[in-house]
Amino acid sequence: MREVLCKKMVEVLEGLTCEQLQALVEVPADEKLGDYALPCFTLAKVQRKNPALIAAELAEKLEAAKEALGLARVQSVGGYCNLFVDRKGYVESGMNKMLQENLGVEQIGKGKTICMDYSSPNIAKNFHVGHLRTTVIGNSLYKIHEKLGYEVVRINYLGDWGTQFGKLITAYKKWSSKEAVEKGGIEELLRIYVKFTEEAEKAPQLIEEARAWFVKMEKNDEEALEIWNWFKEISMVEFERVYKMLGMSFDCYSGESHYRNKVSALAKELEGKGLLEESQGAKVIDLGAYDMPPCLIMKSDGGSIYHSRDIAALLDRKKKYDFSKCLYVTGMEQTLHFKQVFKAIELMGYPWYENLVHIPFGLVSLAGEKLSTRNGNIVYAEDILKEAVERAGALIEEKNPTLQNKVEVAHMVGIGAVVFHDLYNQRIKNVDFSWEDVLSFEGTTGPYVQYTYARAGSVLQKYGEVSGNAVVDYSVLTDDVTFSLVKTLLGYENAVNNAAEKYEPSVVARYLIALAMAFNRFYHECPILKASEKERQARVLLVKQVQKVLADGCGLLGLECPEEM
RNA sequence: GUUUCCUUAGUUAAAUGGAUAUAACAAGCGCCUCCUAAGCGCUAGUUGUGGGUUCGAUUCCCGCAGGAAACGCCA
Repeated sequence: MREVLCKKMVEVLEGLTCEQLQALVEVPADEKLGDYALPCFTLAKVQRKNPALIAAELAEKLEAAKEALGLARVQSVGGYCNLFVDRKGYVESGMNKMLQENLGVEQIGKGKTICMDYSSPNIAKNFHVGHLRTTVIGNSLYKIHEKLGYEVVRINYLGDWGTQFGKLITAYKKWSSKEAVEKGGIEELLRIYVKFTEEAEKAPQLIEEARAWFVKMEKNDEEALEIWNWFKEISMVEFERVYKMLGMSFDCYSGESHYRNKVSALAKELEGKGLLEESQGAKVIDLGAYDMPPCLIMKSDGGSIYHSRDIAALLDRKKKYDFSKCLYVTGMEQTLHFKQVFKAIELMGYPWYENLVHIPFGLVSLAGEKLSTRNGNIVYAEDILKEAVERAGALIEEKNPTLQNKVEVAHMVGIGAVVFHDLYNQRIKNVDFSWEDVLSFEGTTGPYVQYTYARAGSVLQKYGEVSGNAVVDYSVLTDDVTFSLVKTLLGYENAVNNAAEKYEPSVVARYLIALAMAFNRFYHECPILKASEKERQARVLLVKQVQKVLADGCGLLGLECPEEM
């Protein structure tokens, strides 16, 4: 809408290019001021004229051509030239856009492939609140890009390789048994891992033992791999349970272990390119010239390490998918790691290093303390999800006991609350986990949006049949409250684009809250029950579109909307 | 020690360099003979600190303070 307006305005305002106008035109913070505004301060500087004077001149020209521009009124106020659109025309073209395929969202990603690396939990460890963040954020970014037409490959790059498994095998041999692991599952693995860490502080030779086991793994030692594989299976069962609850899946589970054999070839390539150096017995890429510590490629015992496995994985992904971008959704604490990895790709001479993006998010803490299995300062994802579903169920019993599919709805609402809560704020912010916040179902929450959807559905169910091929009279939708809802509705495409550009699902979450709020205001002030036939038709059409966008937007975050709740 | 990130109502957070800084929760008041009160309306309350750039700074730059994190054989 804005673009069209700018194009038309160029014809009226000589001396200004379309690009200039595009950059200049903004939406005022307060909608009472106008639908669009043209601040004249930068023009004032160039033209050396009073901005108020320029605004007045522009207003005069635009006012004279207002019909052609689709404007109702132009007003100059203190250096701003404020534009009020002709509401009927605006609503009509806006609603037509919303009725198009894909809710008017242009498929700007058609023909492009994006690889996304997210969730990627470490096996033999519990799936906790921290993992929930990468999983939920990653899933949402996948949906958002898919909406824009991109082909997205969802990669769960499991943390299933490394010295930690040497530690685990050592600990298993010393302090556990087949029976104990079979019985205790991941809890037992966690117990012995913690014990290892504690014991190793007293007896450092344990670390050597662990490294030796890892070297065996890398040399395909049968016993080592068998134990490792067993541990991996135990972990996967747990992870799948969480993914199922969240309704999420991946296109491939290619973990670190996948690239264990590729590191020697990588080392050779680096050697050939003159990038590899020997340092303290290990092989590294010196990044001193870029103010970074060296990037470790091969440990002194010849073993691979996460840097080298990440680089190998990246080379493989490029070959396999020819991605236009590869995104990594991980904690902020890994920023340096990815800077090093991307720099290595650049130094190897691959121009696509520019298409590698690390998408960091803030750390989760509990009661202000770092999460720690050792100190019991931890919350598991599964427990949160279960608790939320239970809570939602209790609320249904209280508020709508006759609801048909209580179990499904409780699931949607409970999970929705948790997922939405994780996506509502900018991902970079640190989060101190709070049961109270996560389990809130009022205010700016997932259930609020879901409730609004259900409410809209309820209206449609009762008054939704619109007679025949009646022509809708859009002049009915021009009062302040309704018009404000229409404007918000039309912001959907912009929200999706913004979210993708910034890799920020919170943009969509906040958009949905704004839309739900605008709808609820409309719901109270513009009843369909008491409306005339003409009003009813137009309002029903609007409610339908709002409902579609609410559900679509929720889908982009990973929320499902119940028809009734 | 070096580097990175964060700091906005009581709390949690918004704000492509623009107009009177915006919501939610918590607090107080009001609204179910009226399409779902998981809702709506009203009241009160905010940019850590010192400079700089700018017509204009919550936003950009430089100090300072407070919080968090990373800094080679863990991932």
